[in-house]
Amino acid sequence: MEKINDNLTPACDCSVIHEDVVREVGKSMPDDEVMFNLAEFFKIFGDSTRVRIICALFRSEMCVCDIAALLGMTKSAISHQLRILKQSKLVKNRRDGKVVYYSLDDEHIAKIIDQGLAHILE
Amino acid sequence: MEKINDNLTPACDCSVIHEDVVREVGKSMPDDEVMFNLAEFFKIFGDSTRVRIICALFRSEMCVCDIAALLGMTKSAISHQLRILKQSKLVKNRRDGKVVYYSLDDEHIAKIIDQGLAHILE
DNA sequence: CTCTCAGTTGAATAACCGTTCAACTGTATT
DNA sequence: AATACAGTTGAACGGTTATTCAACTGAGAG
Repeated sequence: MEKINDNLTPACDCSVIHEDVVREVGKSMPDDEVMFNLAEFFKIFGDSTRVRIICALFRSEMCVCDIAALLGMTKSAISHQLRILKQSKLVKNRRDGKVVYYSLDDEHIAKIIDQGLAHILE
Repeated sequence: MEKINDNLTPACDCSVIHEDVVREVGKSMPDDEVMFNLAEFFKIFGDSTRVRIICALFRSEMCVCDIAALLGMTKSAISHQLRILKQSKLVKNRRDGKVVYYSLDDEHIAKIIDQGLAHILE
């Protein structure tokens, strides 16, 4: 009987109290990679500048200058955030001469924002 | 005529290109405080440990030890995150002897998580 | 009372991240 | 060709934050 640490998970500093619960919940948990990607996705909405950009684009397509003026921030700061939003496939852009117009590119955004608002507005 | 900077917003480094768009979008934008609170709310979901805890509690009420074992982390790390989740009114707890059981305390969570999953799973 | 164990807490460390700044690209105008 | 302007980019700075560590609380068991 060499079963040491039978009840412990590697980096965990305690024994399992409800072994059956942990086993069942563990079975139905999504893969760690999915959980990681999910957190990365929500992280996008976890910045007020990005949320405000999304809310603005929710009403109308906009260029970088207009967004910067609307939010009272520099073009650079807005451009950096738009890059993140574009990499996450939440936003798309088109060029017209010198001006680059950004618009939303995902149909889940509205529902997610609405659910978030529903929570903070009690 | 002292109207300098008429077309510029305080901390913005460019002039407004589409004045009408900026004005209209500006009218319909939620207050900055609401946007800030919204970002703070989504920040909660922007950490894989917290998302995994939420997903676990989605299946069953659980104590700190079990969550720590399930996720392969220390009780301390889990306890810190549970405190954040509780302060955000996403989680509640009850005590039974030495054991503290945590469970979900918000009906919007499921919908938000589902929308997030719908996005990352294409 | 004492010991054990579940859980909490605060300080400290390290990693992460948003903004700023300066330099740059590209397009239109003259 | 030269200028002006919209937008991008990379490095650097400062603030935020998740985990670790150690000390602590509190409840049950012997």
